[in-house]
Amino acid sequence: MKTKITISDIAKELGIAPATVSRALSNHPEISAATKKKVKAVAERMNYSPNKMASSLRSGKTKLIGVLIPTAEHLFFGSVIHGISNLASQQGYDVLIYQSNESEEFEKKGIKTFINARVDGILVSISKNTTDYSHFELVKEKNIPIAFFDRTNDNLGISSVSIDDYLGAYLATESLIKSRYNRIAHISGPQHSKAFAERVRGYQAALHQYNIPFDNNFIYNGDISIEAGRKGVQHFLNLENKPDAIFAVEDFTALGALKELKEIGVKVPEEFGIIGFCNDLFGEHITPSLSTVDQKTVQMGEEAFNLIYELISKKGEKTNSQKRVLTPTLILRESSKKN
Amino acid sequence: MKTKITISDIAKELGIAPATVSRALSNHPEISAATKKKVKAVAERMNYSPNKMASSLRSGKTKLIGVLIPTAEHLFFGSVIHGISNLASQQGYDVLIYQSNESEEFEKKGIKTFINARVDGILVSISKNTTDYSHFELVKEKNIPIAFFDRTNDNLGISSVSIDDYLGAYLATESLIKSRYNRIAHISGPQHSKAFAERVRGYQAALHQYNIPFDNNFIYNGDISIEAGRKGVQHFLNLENKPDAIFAVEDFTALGALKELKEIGVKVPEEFGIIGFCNDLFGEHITPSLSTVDQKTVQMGEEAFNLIYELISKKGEKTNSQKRVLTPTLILRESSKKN
DNA sequence: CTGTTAGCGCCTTCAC
DNA sequence: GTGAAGGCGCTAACAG
Repeated sequence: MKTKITISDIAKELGIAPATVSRALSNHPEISAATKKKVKAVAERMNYSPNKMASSLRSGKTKLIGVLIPTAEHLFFGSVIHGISNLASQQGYDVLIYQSNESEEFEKKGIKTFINARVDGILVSISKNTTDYSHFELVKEKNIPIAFFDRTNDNLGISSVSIDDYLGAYLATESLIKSRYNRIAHISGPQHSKAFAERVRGYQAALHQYNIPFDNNFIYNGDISIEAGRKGVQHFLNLENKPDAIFAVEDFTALGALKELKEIGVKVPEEFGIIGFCNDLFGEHITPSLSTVDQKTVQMGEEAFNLIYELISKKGEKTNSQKRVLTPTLILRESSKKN
Repeated sequence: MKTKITISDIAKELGIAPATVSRALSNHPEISAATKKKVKAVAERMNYSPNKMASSLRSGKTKLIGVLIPTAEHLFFGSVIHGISNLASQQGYDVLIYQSNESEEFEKKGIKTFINARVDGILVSISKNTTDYSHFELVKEKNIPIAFFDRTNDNLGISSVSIDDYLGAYLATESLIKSRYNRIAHISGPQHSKAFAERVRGYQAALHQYNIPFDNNFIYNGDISIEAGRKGVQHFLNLENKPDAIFAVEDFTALGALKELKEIGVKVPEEFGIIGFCNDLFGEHITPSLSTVDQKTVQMGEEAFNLIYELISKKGEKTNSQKRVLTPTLILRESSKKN
């Protein structure tokens, strides 16, 4: 079997011009149905496969989307990629994956890789350790469509898709209030991250809305980790005026809090309520099962693809950057059910 | 800023030939150090980025690896991709991702996509629902290096990387025996899958090794699901001669068994031992924490990349297909600790 | 409706 | 050590 069949081979076989074959295969309207049929039949028979490199080089479009994530080793990003990749396939786009491993250096390499590959668009979730953003500026200068998802930055004039952290936090806190907890504390994440700062704001807004006075001791500056959850609980239980519920910045933090409370002998949810954020897989299966806020990962991926797809279509037109914000969903389970 | 700088632009700038620029940039030995330095400086200054499409078209090598997975929405595959992608980056390969979503049709589309993209090599984890393998035969005919990982098929003469399911099952079962459970049952997965059949074999081998008679009622034909775990427990507890431990084919199955036992009031691990397979993330955090077998996902990805890398290097040479088998690791937690 | 021509950007002979 | 020329496979512009 000859392995490299080109349109010229097909053209020779049929005694027509390569250009005609090209047009027939891409369903050009000015080619007769009869010719198209013949060409396609021969292409099929000869097991022809179009050379995407050649086509891209000539047409200037690669039908490639570069997706830059911190790591594929978190289900969160896998789910987002699931959403991106499925829509991409539908629209005839291929997906190039690059991991930054939370390093600015690798992130820059990823961007360079995408530029060299001449991707039609780039989707990025920014690395935790990125402080210099020149590589994103470069992409903009080169006029390559780019958008952020989840880990965004609003100062670069780059469009983004993210979840409404403020609302999620508000809903989580409100749900604790509605479950008749009335001294609600928060274990927060690093405040230089916009998402985590927003969660603090949402938490405070809910308290305010329900006329619950805000106590500064009720915010413990933690992180996304089991350890931070444990430390938060220890901090809170040392207060004179102890809380009776915690909204944790993330599910693992909530898990740590839960474990600590269990060990100390405080009953969840009867004596103490817990709610997390993320809807990580384990939450459903621990005891008590964890109430949380779902982040719509697959939908985020789909929205991210739609966004970059539009940006690619509108390339050249001057458009303002836009922020697409997804609405999180409350998932109430046992850990916050007081009755 | 001019967005499309080519080697000709650099050549003009320096008053030399494009060919010289090309050679200088790729460190051709016959180019003088002085010229190389000049060329690289100008390339840098002009923000030149090599066009991978053009280079691939000309050289016939794309430095692309196609990775076909059932879904990115399982941490298992994310981890494997993590391993593949990190090594790939190191070796200058880009990674193209395609999801089959467990559909044979999409799997075939993915293969076609990779062929059209002229990837240098293909890595596949076969979809559950694939029964026709002609697309893999096609890849072989086209002489494109291909290898399977995790979900393999031994009848196509295609190399593979997988975990030793037999050994994993043996170790899991043996660990229950050593924990002084003596009536050990197994909830199995669909037996048309080689991996799950191997786990049954490993289970039986361990029983045999320790002179424990094998009871046919002690195998419940289940699946990878919480539901199957629950059903398995119901089946076993209805037997006259009840088991006192279960080796489950997968962690979710083990989880189902655990939940059912808890609800019925059977104490784990005191009265009943449980061990799973997979080392999914949740196992560590449930109560009791789940003993299991780790599948070395990241390592599997790395090994898969190494394999395809070698196949690419040896392309043309006649080589026999090879099976690389990883050694699983036992993770003992609370669910199988009788004391 | 189809053929001819001319590159896309790069690399690789073959010259000198 | 460097330059000139040709072509990888495809498509778009221009003819007819």
